[in-house]
Amino acid sequence: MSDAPPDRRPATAHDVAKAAGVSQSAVSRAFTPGASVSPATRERIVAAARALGYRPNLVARSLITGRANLIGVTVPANANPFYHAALNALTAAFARAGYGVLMFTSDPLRGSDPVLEEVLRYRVDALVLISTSLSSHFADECMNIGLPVVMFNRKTDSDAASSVTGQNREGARTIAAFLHAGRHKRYAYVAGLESSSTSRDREEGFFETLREKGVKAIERRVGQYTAAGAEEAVVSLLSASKPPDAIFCANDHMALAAISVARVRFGLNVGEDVSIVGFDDIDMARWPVFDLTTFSQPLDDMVRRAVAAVLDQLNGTLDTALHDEAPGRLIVRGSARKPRTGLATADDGALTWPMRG
Amino acid sequence: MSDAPPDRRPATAHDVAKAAGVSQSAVSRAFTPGASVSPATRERIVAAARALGYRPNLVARSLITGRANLIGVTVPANANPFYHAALNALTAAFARAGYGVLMFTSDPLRGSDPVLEEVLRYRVDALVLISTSLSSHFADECMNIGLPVVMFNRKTDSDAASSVTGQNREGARTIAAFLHAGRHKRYAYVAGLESSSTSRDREEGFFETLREKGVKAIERRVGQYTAAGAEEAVVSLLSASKPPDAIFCANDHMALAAISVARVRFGLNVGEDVSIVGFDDIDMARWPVFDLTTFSQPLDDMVRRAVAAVLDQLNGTLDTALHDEAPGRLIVRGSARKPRTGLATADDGALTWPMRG
DNA sequence: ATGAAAGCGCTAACAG
DNA sequence: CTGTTAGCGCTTTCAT
Repeated sequence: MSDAPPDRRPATAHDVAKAAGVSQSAVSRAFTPGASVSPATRERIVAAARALGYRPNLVARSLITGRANLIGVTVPANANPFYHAALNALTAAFARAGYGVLMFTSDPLRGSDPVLEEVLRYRVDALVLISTSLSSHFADECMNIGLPVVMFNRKTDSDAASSVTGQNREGARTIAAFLHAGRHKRYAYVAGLESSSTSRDREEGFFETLREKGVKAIERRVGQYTAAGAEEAVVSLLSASKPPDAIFCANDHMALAAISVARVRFGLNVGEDVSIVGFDDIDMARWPVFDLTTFSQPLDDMVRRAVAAVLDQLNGTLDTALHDEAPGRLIVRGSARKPRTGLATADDGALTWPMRG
Repeated sequence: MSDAPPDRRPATAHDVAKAAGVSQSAVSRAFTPGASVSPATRERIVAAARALGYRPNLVARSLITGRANLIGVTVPANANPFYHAALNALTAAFARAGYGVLMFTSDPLRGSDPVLEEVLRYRVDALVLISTSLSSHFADECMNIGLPVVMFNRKTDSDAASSVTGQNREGARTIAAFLHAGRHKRYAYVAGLESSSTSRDREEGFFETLREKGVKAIERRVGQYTAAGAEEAVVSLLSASKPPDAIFCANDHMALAAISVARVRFGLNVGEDVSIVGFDDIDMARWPVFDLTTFSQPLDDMVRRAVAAVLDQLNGTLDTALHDEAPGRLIVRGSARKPRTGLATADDGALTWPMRG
């Protein structure tokens, strides 16, 4: 009376073997790239497989090979276009390399260990942590079980995990020099998370260079890498009796929120009354309403390096942890007052400010 | 001379059993929530497990149970904060329900079948497609193998897949009525993708209501759901000799890009010279620079419904596909001229415009 | 080039 | 409550 049973078990290699009149191992070979099967049998097998809707079961394969063909990727739960662009690009790149991405969200405040503990149960082949910190305890454990770990846009001191970052310190130094050359008087830094090596490195580079230039007092707020946090920080900064005229936000996402608040809530002309600079060069940075001056982190390049690091470790090509820094550059737009000299147009038409040029 | 071998195989239940002096199945029980083990033995087993760094192998479990504890989720490759917020929320919600999320990116232009074919190889328990279309062929195939499919923010005609969307048609009708009550003269719609049921439903609702109000000519452009596409569409629209004074963009992401261009490239005062309305109510919509009037899609509610739909289908509680519409409301902000009457403040303080109020 | 057989690490009846 | 026994669907020797 009813249609075909909707819950019939998927076809197995055994079913296909029977249908094609071959052994089950022949079926396995037919679906294994470099295996030795005669074209004739392979064809018969493929035909039978198609007829039965057969799809090799990756779970069974994983059990034998010990590799699930899965990369665990964690990404902070809060919204940040840079993280998501990275996640998308990593997922696409790993798919091309034949790996699936098992995604998890990490709570920036609770630490990533509990999440990672979950991820390991899936027998992932490697771990990529996007802007997520790693306890040295956990890093060591991963090293012990031979699990490659690559931190993306973050670092650890431990040599148990590799990392791919932008030029945090150098970029921040460039930004400081750029703002100083732009004749700014009062500086402020809006940090991300205190626990973030990236935020700390950018802070150090920024402060270092400004100090070298003779700037003594630099304001500082913590924006937690969130829009709300950045808004609050900027309100606090700009409400002061002597507000800063140059604000460096630890990333673009916060910088965009900062521009929004400075312009609308304080009626300031961003780029003249106050300069705001970010870090990342996300897509929205170039939107006309923002036109953000920022130090770029080349996403595709960083993803390429991260995927290569994972694959090399998987192949055993890379035995020691590497700390890779993808080169960026200062993209000069309208959100910060420009220096009178030193600006240059790059090959791709972008206006930059080469630090030593 | 060297440290512990870094590539020793992970401990198995068998190893733990030997160490604890019990059978291997006892170990299995000790790690299965409702199984019958005496507290004493369980304790011994857990101790041995900890000592050996044992972690139950989910792959082996999956092979037996036939359920990988994995939900396949695809998300469009292009940047859109709404998709990513959805992905994050879905991932967190499924993690709470004990499922991992296997993420894939779908190329909006190439169709999702090849990607889904990949996903199925992992023996996922269900599929969630975020803003991705589904061929009816594939939907049928999933139905045949008993795989629950839930489309998020999209629909199919086929009853083979469930869907969770916002009130696309009603929302768009409300927007049309709102703009008409705001005494606008010339209307335009910026569509997303032609292949998107969501964009089509919004378009239909918008056009329908405007026609009912006696509006004849309505401009139309296609923004492909991308910022660049929306910018181009708006430039084209506003460059006309008689440009529209009311633009409805199929989603917030395009609406924000539209505001950016209208304000900076055309020097228009958005909300006075030209009204721009979106759909979604993403976080950035409330940013002071945008202050976007938009029809909300309640993300948490939609995610709750989607997860429930998946879980119910997995339990067999839900046998027929459901098409769930999460109720939204028009959030009135400053990017569109307001009608003189009909505005109301909701319980949570948001300014809304109840269509029939 | 092909088949037979032995597991991968675990769960799920079954006995006891 | 606990141990024994079969497999889950596939890859991988090892023969042939």
